Parts: sequence; structure tokens; C-alpha cells
Amino acid sequence: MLASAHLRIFRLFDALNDATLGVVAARMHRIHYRPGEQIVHEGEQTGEIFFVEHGRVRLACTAIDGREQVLAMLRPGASFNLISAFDGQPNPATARAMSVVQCIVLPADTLRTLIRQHPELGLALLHDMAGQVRGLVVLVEDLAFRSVRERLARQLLQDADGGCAEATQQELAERTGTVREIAGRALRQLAQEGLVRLERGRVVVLDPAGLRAVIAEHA
Amino acid sequence: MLASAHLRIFRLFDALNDATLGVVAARMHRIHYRPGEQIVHEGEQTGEIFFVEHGRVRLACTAIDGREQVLAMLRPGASFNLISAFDGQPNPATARAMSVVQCIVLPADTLRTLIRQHPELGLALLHDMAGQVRGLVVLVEDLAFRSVRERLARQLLQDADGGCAEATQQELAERTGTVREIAGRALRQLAQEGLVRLERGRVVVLDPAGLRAVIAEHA
DNA sequence: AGTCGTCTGCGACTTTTGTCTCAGACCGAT
DNA sequence: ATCGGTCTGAGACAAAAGTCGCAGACGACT
Repeated sequence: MLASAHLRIFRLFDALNDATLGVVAARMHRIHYRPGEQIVHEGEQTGEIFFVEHGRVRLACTAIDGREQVLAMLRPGASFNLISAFDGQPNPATARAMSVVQCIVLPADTLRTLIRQHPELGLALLHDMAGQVRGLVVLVEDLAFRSVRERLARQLLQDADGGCAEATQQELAERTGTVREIAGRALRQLAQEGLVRLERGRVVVLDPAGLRAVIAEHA
Repeated sequence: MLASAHLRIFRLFDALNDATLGVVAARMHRIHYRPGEQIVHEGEQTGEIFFVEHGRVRLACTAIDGREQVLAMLRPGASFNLISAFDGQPNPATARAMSVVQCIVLPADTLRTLIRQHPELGLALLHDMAGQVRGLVVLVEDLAFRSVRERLARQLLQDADGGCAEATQQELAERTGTVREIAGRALRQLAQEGLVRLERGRVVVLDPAGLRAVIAEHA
């Protein structure tokens, strides 16, 4: 059984007291996913809201030819499927577990009634969703204005916790909106310039300042 | 003075009764803008929420080199600056009047207190914002997967109320995320194929079905 | 009617990105 | 140790997008 304490890692619920949260917890259940497993599929409509407890979840949309564009990488504490839950339309993106993932699931109508009782929760969600919009705007700017090289540099900086980004070139390509070969080329060039070192399944960032310069150079 | 009736065109306020709406109306004021005038600037933070009463408003973000990427074209009934209002961060986009525009402005904190009193309003806003997210995801898919030709075809279809799109090639280029020359080329090709006719400041759509075929051809 | 600014047409050229193809390297499992 | 799958390096080529430069056309305004 889920206890209210489990939900405290989600700032969204800060506005609710323990009693209320306990009632909510009773309506939720926990699901586990294996790496690579799809959690929600583009086009389907589940009517449920997911909260990431452990692991990494990738939100991406798929083209007809199979290419994928990553919209966001979610960490514990984040939620997804909100959009579909609030406008009732099919989900615009696919969510996939990129590691062992543990999620908590809440029916959308439970959340709606909860908002009616606790308007603060609605405000928190609006705050949350505003962040999502912001992230998408940044992505649009990236795709519209910047070269693969620049996008890659950004991605590496953002992705490199503790000096190295744990991702294959294929994965980096999808996150930056291009294909493996192009990402590989750009990475090799960055490596030649001494900014990164390439290893199998990871990229070690040697010179963060240099990468930041790459991003700015286009100006 | 603003009357509550003026606010009824915004579905957002459906949940409020006339008395409440009257109180809200007292807090709002109306502003007019000339074509081309900037309403909110990227990076600034106004703490106000705008509702479009009349005219067309363009939301766009600007690159360092001056190129613009249009995020959305707003019609009467739409709102903007919500994101900045709810997370307190600077506005990610510039809003510009593309015609004579009349807006109603509401302080963000008034809206917040209003949501606390009427949670339904929060739900309505969440619904609204979900639509915004959806629009951005579509834009990202467009930029990532489709060619200029295809994006242009989409834009023309979506834009052509009553058979013709009233926009310069420059404007169409910005909406489709490219430059004037490229958009011009693609348009001339579409014209040669008999799908559209080019005129000064407008594009007449001759064959909507043909345009839809253009969008699908890439598959 | 003339002038100015905006809008358009269009060609030559460069750069960037994407496609195709193959070979070698690495890793885990048998 | 060998095998198969995944990951990577790399080159040739094609296509798309962007840049530059310029000329003409149209409209608004004086």
C-alpha cells in the first residue's frame, strides 16, 4: 500500500495535508518498467497521470519513417501525461523507460476532483505545466536557430552530470534531432578540438567552458 | 468601464457567475495596439495576463541574428503571457500585434486569487495550457521531421481562411521557420504545380487537396 | 508623375544535413 | 575462444537549406 510519505517527494502535493494525501495515496498504484519498455504510446489516451519515482523516462514523438525526436528527459519528481489528461485528446508523445523505472499512477478524474477541493494544487500544476511549455519553447528555438554542432554541445553540457554523458551516439542524435552519422561526425570534431573524449556508450566532457563557447560562437 | 459581458467571449470564464465576473472586470483594463507594435518583449516579465479581444497577435521568439520563429498566431478569445505569470520567470516569447489589436489585461495575482476561490477556473486554464503544449509539440514535429515545402503546405492550408492566406513571403518564411528566399522558391514550385497562385502580399490556395497530398508525400 | 520602401523573382554558390554503405571495435553470452 | 549484437568510424554521394547579390514590380505618398 502506498503511504502519503511516498508522495511527499512530489512538490506538487506540498499544498495538501497528510490526511488528504493519505486519501489520495489510496487511489494510486505503483508500476514498474524495464529499460526500453514503453509506458504510454503516442496517440493513445489512458486517462491517467504518471509520476516518476525512480529512473529516467524519455518523452519523444515519432515520425512516420521511425525517426524520433526527444521532447524531454524526466527525472524522479516529474510527471507526465498531464496534457492528455486535461484536454482529453490523445497523447502527443511516447513515454519510454530508459532505465529501471518506478512510477506512481493517478486517475485523471481523481486529480480533477482533488483540484476542485484544493485550488492550490491547480496553481501548482499550472506552475509545473508552465515549465513544460518553457522547455518546449527552448527546444523549438534550438531546432530553428542552431546547428547540430551547437545543439550537441548544449545537450552534452546539460546531460553531463559529473563530467560525462552516459548515452550512445544514437541516443544523443535523437535528443538533438538528427541522425547517428551526423551526431558522430560532430562529436568527432569536438573530440579533435579537445573538448570531449569519446568512449563506448558515453561522452566525457573535458572542457565545459569550451563547449559553452561553441554554443555562443554562432552569434 | 469594462462590463462582465465583455469577458463572456472568453470560455475560460464560463465557470464564473455574472457577479464574480463583474468584480473581475473592475480589475481589468483594455489596451489598444497598432499593427507591428510589440505587446510583450522576450525576456521581460510583466506579471500581467493578456486576452485578445480583436485582431491577430503573433507569438515568436527571436534569434541573436534577428531571425524569428513564430510559435503561434492568436485569434480573439486566446490569451497569452500565462507561462510567465505562473512560474514568475521572464517571458520566453515576444508578442506582436499583426493588425489593429485590442486586448484586455488582468494582473496575474488577481487571477491567482480568483483561482483559489473558483477552482474550476484553474481546471479551465489547465485545459487551455494543455492546448498550448500540444501546439508546440506539433511545431517541434514539424521542424524536426518535415521539409520546408511540407511545412509551407501545412501553413497555407491552416492559414487560408476562405481560399487565400494574407501574408507576405517573409511572414510565411518566419511562420515555417526558414528565410524569405527558400520560402519563395518553394512557393514558386507549388505555383508551377498549379496548387497556389502568388500575388503581392497573399497566396491564393487553388487546390487544397493537392496541398494535403504534398504534406503526406513524404511518408 | 516621380520617388521611396517594400515585396518579389531568380540565379550562382556554399554549407549543412542526410543517406548509403562498409568495416572494425567492443561486449556479453554461450 | 567464438559468435552475434550493438556501437562506432569513416568516406562517397545526394539533397536540402541557406547566403549573396541584384533587378524589377508594385503601391503609397508627395
